[in-house]
Amino acid sequence: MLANTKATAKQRFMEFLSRKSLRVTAQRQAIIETVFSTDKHFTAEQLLEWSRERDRSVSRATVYRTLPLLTESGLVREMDFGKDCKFYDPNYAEHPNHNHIICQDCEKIVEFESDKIARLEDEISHKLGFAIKTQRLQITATCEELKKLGACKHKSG
Amino acid sequence: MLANTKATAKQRFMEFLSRKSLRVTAQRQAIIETVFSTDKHFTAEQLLEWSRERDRSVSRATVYRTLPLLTESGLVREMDFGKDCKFYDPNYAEHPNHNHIICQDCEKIVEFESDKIARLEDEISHKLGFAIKTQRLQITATCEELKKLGACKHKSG
DNA sequence: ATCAATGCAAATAATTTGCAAAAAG
DNA sequence: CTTTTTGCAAATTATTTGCATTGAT
Repeated sequence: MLANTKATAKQRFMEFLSRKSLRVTAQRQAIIETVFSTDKHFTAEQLLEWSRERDRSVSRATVYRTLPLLTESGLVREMDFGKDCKFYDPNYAEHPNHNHIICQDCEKIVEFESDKIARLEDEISHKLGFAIKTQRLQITATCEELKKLGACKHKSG
Repeated sequence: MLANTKATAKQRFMEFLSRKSLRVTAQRQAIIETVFSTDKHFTAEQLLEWSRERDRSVSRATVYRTLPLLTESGLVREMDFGKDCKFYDPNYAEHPNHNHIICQDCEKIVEFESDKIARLEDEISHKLGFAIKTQRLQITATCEELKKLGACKHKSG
């Protein structure tokens, strides 16, 4: 079997830190491990809570100071789902070009990738004189259950 | 010449208010006229300032209470450009399906429409069991100037 | 008349920041 | 040793809300 040459998200973030001469503290490690051991979207507050389960010494300030590093690295992306606070998506390390479908009522979120859409985006952007750096497609929809039953069985609350 | 049967954005919003038995106050009129006489994206604070130029009695609270009505009507959409506060886009009355390209450095914003992308979105959503309600595509890019010169001549500041 | 809408000022809530102490390289 | 990072608590900032009053229908 060939050696796995693909760096993990955690390793890639460590390299990012090192490239910027930033230090690997215990608190940062707890945060990083939390972020890259889930594929769920999370808020700053959730990240604080989960990180504290690994290391009680993680403070809210450190979480808020680390989040911009994570987004700057490109491995995590800030998401606006129209809620009161921002969510963060850790799946950009694995799937740098994925899109989101958000169910209006049950708030289920499905991620998908589409080369066809990506190609059209490139083509159109180029025609308009731009070179794409990142892209974000969010679709708000209703799911089958909702359409058929008038209410979505996954509805929370 | 045939009569113009297409309702203006302002008229459509008035109908929205009426449908919900909401009242047409002087302050709301100032806000509505402000919103639908520009195609620029604006913040709540800018909307307050501009509306006050039409009617000094418009208060911040009323602006914040009116914005959700505007977005609920579908004629205006809340936009997250990664800034400290939200922007609002009044062009959804005219172009209900448009997308955005944001230049990373000069912050120029270009709007465009694409039936091809819209069709793909529908198709993919349907396959995944969803029916699209709204869609939002934001592309972050660099513009020609930036690519060629290393800095964008439209750069603000 | 009735009930929605207003301004104001106080409240809320997410995020940021100054600072002295602690820790990484 | 030097410089970054930390936690804490205070500060900031966008947005929301309670309330008495005003105004639209």
